[in-house]
Amino acid sequence: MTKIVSRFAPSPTGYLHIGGARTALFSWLLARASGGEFRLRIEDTDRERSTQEATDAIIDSMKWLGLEHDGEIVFQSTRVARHNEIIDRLIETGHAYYCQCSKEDVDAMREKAMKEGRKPKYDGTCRDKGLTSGAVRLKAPQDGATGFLDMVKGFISVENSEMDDLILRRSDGTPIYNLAVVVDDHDMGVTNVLRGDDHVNNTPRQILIYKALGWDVPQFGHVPMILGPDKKKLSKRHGALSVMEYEKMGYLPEAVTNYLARLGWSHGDQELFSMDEMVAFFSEGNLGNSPSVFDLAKFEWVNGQYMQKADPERLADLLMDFLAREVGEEEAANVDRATFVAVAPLLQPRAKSLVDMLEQARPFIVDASFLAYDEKAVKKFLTDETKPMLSEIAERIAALDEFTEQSLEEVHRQFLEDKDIKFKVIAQPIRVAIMGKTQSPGLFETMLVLGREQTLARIKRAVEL
RNA sequence: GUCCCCAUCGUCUAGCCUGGUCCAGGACGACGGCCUUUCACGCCGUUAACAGGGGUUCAAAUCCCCUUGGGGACGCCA
Repeated sequence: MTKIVSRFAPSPTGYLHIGGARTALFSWLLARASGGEFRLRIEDTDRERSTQEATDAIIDSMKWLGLEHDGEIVFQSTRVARHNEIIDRLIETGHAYYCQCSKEDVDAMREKAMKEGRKPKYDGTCRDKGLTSGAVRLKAPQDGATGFLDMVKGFISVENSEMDDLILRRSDGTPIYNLAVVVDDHDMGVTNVLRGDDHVNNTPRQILIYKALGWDVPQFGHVPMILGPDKKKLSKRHGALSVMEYEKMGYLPEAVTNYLARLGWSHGDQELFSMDEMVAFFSEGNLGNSPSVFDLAKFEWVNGQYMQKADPERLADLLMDFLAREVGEEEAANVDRATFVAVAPLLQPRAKSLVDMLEQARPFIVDASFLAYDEKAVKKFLTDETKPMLSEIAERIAALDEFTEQSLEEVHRQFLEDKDIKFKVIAQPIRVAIMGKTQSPGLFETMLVLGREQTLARIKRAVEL
């Protein structure tokens, strides 16, 4: 397989959103699958809208997702001289010309064309005027067609007459996106350009520039959009869009990449893929060509799967981070990380996210005196009838030689036998006593993590409620 | 308006290129059940789709055309 050089080229006008992340992922996969290179270019030529924060956010997001890039990051704004050099060459070779039509002139042309039922476009007024200053336009061919074999959509062709003599350089001397992209991709040695669907129309125009320059045209591919549940383009009103928001909500990066990959890509019936598997199985031929709806329910399922598989040590670290974010570093330092390591396995099948896991871990990390009791649960299960039983169980636990899952099981078994009752009768009361609520992991494993002292203290407090 | 793209269960998709093995498979969800000390997990089952219409063919989800529906693009933004 020939080595592919692909790239991701976001403009730093906002955070990296889920759609961009998926495009980046596919592009990354494309390169990695071929043993090639994945480059990152920040298209910051729009000084008004580009910000450093956005640039940082994009880089952080890529890092979090594990989409590491090769080589230095290219900042498009640093390449203006090179872009202009190419534009000058285009003028010298007769592939471009100066234009002094005003905004109003062009608007009028568009309106006229629209009225006549044609595609709005520049009419070529200045084409042969031989002007020596002004904005620069590409002298695009008038007839024939420009086609390309899209990596995901197949052959796409556009009539040249449909295309504008697009602006290459503004009258203020700054180069335009379509020109900059071509020059940068060429200079960076990019062989495959995989980008969002919204660029399909730019592609034939860019090919025209490649041809005017006599450069090899890379392979293009356009990945379909991600839609919201209402089938409209995903936007803020659909909820979280930014990759880092998902991080904040406690989702695992590998779950994000896995879900995103499956949105528009498939490998038979397989649903769960490690990054390595994705790299091994990826082929642009398996990319879907129709837009897909972001389904939070399925995403949560995927995350749940990864939560179950995750290493408790790692989860403990993450839980410490999340806790610190919530209550501050000093406060969080009071919590023993080892507790998280111990609780994680109990919570792994139950937690949909890290935030969820931290929430469920709460009763484990507070002291008995601070345990929150659910009122309804207390009322229902901590009754005059059950309290004496709880006290007795506590006594028996206190008398235990060793505090193990086996001994706990035995002590309860014995208790049930002595009282001739079913476990059901005391299970929920015990649960409420030690956890403060009606749902929790198994009782004995819970007690074990709590430790004898906490278990007894909690039962004592519950009985006195 | 013009151009480009898209169209399989509610959702993500397999199958489509190389027609028959598809009265269409998997997954999420939903529903029902099992397991069970609660909640989850897990397991089992049910529900549910080839947008419509014409062709081509012995045979079409698969090939062709039209219609409809959806999306995107038409900037001296990127």
